[in-house]
Amino acid sequence: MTGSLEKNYEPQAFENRIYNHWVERNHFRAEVNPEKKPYCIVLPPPNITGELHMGHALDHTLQDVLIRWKRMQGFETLWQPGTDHASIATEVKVVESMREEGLTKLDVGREDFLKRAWRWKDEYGGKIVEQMKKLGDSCDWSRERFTMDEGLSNAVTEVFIKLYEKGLIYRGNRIINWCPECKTSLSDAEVEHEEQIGHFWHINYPIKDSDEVLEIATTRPETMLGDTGVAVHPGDDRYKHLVGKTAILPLVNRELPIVADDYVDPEFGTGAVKITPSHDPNDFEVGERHNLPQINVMNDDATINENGGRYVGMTRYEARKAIVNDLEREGFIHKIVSHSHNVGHCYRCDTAVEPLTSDQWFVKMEPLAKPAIEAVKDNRVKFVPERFSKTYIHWLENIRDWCISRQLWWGHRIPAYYCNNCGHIIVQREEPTVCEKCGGNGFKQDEDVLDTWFSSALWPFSTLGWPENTEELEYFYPTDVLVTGYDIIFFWVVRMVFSALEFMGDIPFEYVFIHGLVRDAEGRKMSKSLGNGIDPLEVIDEYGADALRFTLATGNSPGNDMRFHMERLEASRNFANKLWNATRFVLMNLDIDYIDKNSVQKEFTLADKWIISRLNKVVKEVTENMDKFELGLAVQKLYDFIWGEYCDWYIELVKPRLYGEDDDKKRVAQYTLTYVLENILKLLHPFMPFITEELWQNLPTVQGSVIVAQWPEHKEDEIYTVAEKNMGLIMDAIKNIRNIRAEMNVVPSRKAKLIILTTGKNVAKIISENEEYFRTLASVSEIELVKNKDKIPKDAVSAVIGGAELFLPLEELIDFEKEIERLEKEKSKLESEIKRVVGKLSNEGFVSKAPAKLVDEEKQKQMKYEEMLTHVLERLDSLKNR
RNA sequence: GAGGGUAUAGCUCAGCUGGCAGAGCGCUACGUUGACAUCGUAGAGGUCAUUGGUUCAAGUCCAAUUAUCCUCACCA
Repeated sequence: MTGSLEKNYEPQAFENRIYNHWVERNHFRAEVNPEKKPYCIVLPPPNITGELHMGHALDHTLQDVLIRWKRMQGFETLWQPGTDHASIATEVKVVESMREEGLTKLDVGREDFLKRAWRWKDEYGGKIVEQMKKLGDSCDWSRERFTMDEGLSNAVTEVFIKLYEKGLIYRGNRIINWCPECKTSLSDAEVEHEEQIGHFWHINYPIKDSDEVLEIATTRPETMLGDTGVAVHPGDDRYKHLVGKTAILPLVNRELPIVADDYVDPEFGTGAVKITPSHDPNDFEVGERHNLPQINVMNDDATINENGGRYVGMTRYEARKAIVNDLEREGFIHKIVSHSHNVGHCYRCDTAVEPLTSDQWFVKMEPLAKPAIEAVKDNRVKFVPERFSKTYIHWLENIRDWCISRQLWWGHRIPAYYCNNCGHIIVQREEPTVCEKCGGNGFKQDEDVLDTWFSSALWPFSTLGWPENTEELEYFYPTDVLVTGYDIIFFWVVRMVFSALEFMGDIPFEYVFIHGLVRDAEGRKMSKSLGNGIDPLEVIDEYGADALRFTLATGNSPGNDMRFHMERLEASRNFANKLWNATRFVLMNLDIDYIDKNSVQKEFTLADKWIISRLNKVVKEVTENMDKFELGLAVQKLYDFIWGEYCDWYIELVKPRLYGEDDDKKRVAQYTLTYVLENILKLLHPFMPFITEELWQNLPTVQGSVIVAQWPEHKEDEIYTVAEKNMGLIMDAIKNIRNIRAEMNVVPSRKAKLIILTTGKNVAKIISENEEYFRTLASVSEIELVKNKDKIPKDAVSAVIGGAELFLPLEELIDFEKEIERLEKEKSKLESEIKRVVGKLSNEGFVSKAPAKLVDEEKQKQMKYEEMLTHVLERLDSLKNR
């Protein structure tokens, strides 16, 4: 009837089996169930190009902990899974695979390219999902979605059209970030700024019809090919006389109007700025204010185009070199100084981004940002930790319009059609038949697709069926928590909030639970290029998913980065092994499968009451920690309780009863042992789902699966305050005995005798009633309680606890000097404690203002320490005068 | 330029609403006691970055300083 376990914890032996068990029994499945309260988390959809990395492992562990916990608490829990089409990343992969065949995108054309992309997705896109299962993710796989499936694509089109009709999406020629490698535009969020040391070239621009020159300073001389003006500050006396005049662009000989604009900082550089509206965001604005023409001098691969005269065809860096050379030769360079500045790079391929003007689609952000800011400011959406709300608000308050069109094929194609006849734009679901403006009937759809993040922004409601009014949407929305890293706040969290507010009229989630990055042991970011990544799947193979999850959940506080150490993984695995063996011990000593609580309750021993009471407190504390998203604290408490109290003490304490002849006593021990273990397995299950399930199913006293067991509740009637206190006293005494033995190098002998001199009746009673604990845990065979010092042999080592003095008489001569030394140490320790307590109590302020309970505790301590000191002093005296 | 994080044992980090500094690993000394050597017992090791302030009481709250790491930002 009782199962038997292997001696060692071997997760490989059961993790897959347990996962299948859950899936087969539909334990991850969420239904619309009005009888229950819903709890929903949407999984941040991993890219179909992705492989599970440590960042996912952390992110998913936190979500799975929350989901499993809430499931056990009786909520109808939905962890909504899915994947993201990852427009750029996937397109790059498909282009790469075509390159092996010697083909390019243009060779195969749009339609064939998309076929290939879907094929790629079918082949590789599910990989990460399989990896997630290894980690134990309890997602409802029957509801898995993909950002480009029919329903989600429909949602994207709906959103685009609605925003367009509302005037919140527009097409315009604006300056955007261009990646010359990916050959597409990027949003501001997709550009990463890196500090670079470059040069500041001071170039003399001659003034027309004058001998004067205007010295400008630039970090990017190649863009001068697109200069259409020069600007100075209106209040700058040095240049006032030049405003309105014309400068001549060196090498190109274009005439440039000199304008005055507040944007120019007279203190910086020379106070005169060349204006290149097509290749600099600021210049673009200056250009708009002064009606300067835009001259784009670059191709989509950042080589110089036909507007660049003799520099045509060069890369921007070649052009820079050539231009600087030419300027030097012709005497236009005044000086060159070194200068550090920020250069934007593509977040996908790290190529330096080129700002340039282009026709693109934009989302007008201001009207959308406002309610999103409000939602966080008035606490409808709450960040954990709270400080990230600042980051969020600050970003939204300074946001610029969002460039959403991408010059790619893999993604949601923009539902905009251009009339072949008049160029009129019609935005709608299907291709129009007749132009509403000119009556023409030929149309061409916009070639571009949408930013990947445009579809992920809808994830919390599109996955639940929106724009259809589904019962899932009705029941699970708004979702409860979003779990993600701080690096994704701008890309995703922000956009989900404003999209949800706009289209659902409600927040997408109540809490945003933010975690940090998983770094390597040296604190570096894990990255493919550094090759320092630790593969979670390899870790799972070797140590088990539970050990990995435990490691990630422990010692990690919200919002902070963590370093990944293999040593910690080992410690987690050892903990699993400990639990495994504790359960093995229980099973080995369990010869029945049901014990009626009522039949044993009256027979609880001190140890039973103590562990039950402790369990109860742990239940309360752990649940409170979970409620506050303090998962690391919760799991730490479980670790301490399981290892430090249940295993180290309780299991040792029950052994005599288990091995004894008295069946009634045995039953009580068995009951308590299993009762506490069952609760341990439940409490630990969200963190270590596999091992707890495996052990649970080996326990004959329980049915079903722990994944759906009821989360333990705190019970007031299972708090035994006196038992905790008395057990504490006994534990203290036992630790003291062990301590003096270790320090005096006394190996316990079988017939060791313990003499206890008690001063308080109560203490004597507690000790005599629980003598057996001393036998088992302090290795003494006989205990003698005395009230008179005379009975104490001279050759004994001693320890004092509150209310009693413990003596271990020794058969062989002890080292008196060593014992004196030890007691002296004890004495000074006690003296300093007494000094501290007395100091505190003689402080008028403390006694009058501190809580009475605290003052009382201090008084108790004083009495206890003083009594202990007296004993130590007496003992010292007798040793010295022996 | 703005905002933020971090600073606690040799190492990596916990420490919630102020009330005798904790864990893991490492280290030292013991230990073949019928769950576990992936273990047990005991121990050493901290001016909680610095300086002020609030308080009866500060690792914890406030201010400043130093170091370090992020994020954002148009200074050509």
